[in-house]
Amino acid sequence: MASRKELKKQKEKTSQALIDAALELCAKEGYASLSLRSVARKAGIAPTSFYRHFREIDEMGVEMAAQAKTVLEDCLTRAIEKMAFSALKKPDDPALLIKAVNQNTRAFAEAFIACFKKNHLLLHFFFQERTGNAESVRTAIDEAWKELSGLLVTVMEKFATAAQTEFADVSSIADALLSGLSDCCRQILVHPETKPADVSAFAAHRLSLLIMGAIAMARHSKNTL
Amino acid sequence: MASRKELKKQKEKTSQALIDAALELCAKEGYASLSLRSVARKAGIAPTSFYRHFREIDEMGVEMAAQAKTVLEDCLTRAIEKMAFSALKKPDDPALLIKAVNQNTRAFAEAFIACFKKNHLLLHFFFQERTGNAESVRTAIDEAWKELSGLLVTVMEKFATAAQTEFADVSSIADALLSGLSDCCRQILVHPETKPADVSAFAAHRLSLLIMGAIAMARHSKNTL
DNA sequence: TGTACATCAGTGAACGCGCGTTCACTGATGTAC
DNA sequence: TGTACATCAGTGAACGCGCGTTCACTGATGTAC
Repeated sequence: MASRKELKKQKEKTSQALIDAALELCAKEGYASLSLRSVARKAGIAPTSFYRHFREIDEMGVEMAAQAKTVLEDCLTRAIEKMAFSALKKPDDPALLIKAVNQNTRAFAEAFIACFKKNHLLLHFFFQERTGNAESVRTAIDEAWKELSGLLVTVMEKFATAAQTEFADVSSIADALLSGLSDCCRQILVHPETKPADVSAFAAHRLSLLIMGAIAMARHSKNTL
Repeated sequence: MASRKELKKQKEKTSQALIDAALELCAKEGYASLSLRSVARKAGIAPTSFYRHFREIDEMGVEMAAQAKTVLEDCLTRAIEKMAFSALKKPDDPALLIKAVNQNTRAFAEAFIACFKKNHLLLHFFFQERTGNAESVRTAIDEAWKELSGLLVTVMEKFATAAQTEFADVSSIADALLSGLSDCCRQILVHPETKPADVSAFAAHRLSLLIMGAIAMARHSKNTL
């Protein structure tokens, strides 16, 4: 019945079952409290079978980080697509600029949170273990973080150009934006009863603060250094 | 020789030795990986003696959070004292305003980081376990966080008044500032080789971004709602 | 076509280990009378 | 002053438990000849 290819697919399925089980346990007990046996138990396989898929827990953790990175790239890309830079191009009236920035961050935040909600366990793991104590996992997350931050760097550069200015330290702005999003994700997990609209508003506000600050600093930086 | 009071002091000393041992282990392995036995071992007492001081590990964790809160209050208070609002009072020239804000955040960040460095294990534990999985500890930290955030709320209100404006959502600004400081602390622990001056600059920049953003949003908010 | 062999996901028994917790004990101190 | 008792930080033996890891095995599949 089952061909070699079907066998390989079946193995892939079990690996994913292990990861899904691990994510659920992570949300309750935390990654550091995972045990090979508890993950295998939750996935419905014998403890020893775990070794057919990963050499150790952290190898699975690294794979989880890779999956989270893919999802986050997707979330960020979708969110970025919702932004409209055209409204930024008349920066004479500060109130209009703020309005345009708010519209952008609001659209971005809504799209991001919507995408995030579909994979919240995975992304919570990602943001949580960025400061965790499993070195190989943390390293994988840090590298992914840099790439995701790079995505935001590109956007912010376009953003600055549209607003007819230039950001001095765009990568630290991107990091601050990502941190802001990370804070929101924590909010969702700790207070799952918060309405999606409120979370989006919270995220949009944080992003607006940072971006407006960056614009203000950039426009007058020549005189302040 | 030892009177009752001296005996009580000796007990206090042992309790603190347990906490200090726990903090060192936290930095290496994380709070979730602490065991009663490993903490007692590191503190140089028998495992069973742990129960003379705390009913369980998390009771010690809550005490650690309380100590961290005290230290953080001290760090924030000292940092706040270094700020000078007077330079904010001539907001006509945006470049001068930015300069004044930067001077304030720089002074604040330097004082905060200097204080932080003396207790970095304790504060790292605090910021790390704010998103941890030990419920009682997380609750204690959350309550402390709110009070610390309240400290910053007061400051930001004064700040706004000095800059002749008013912040709409000052508590979320305070939260963002605290999060920024939390990010810096992480930076220090993950990259201990970073020069203190660079860490201060990093922190000051993050704070400036948020505050400048808040000022920009506040000044023109009437037209944008 | 048939036979022997290789591959490989999954299994169950068994191991030694560190863990949290209990218990009865020690030995120094202060208190009652 | 002396004697009996209470308090209390710290101890060591002992327990049962879940853990990571090893090992030889199963049974389904594909391959060689």
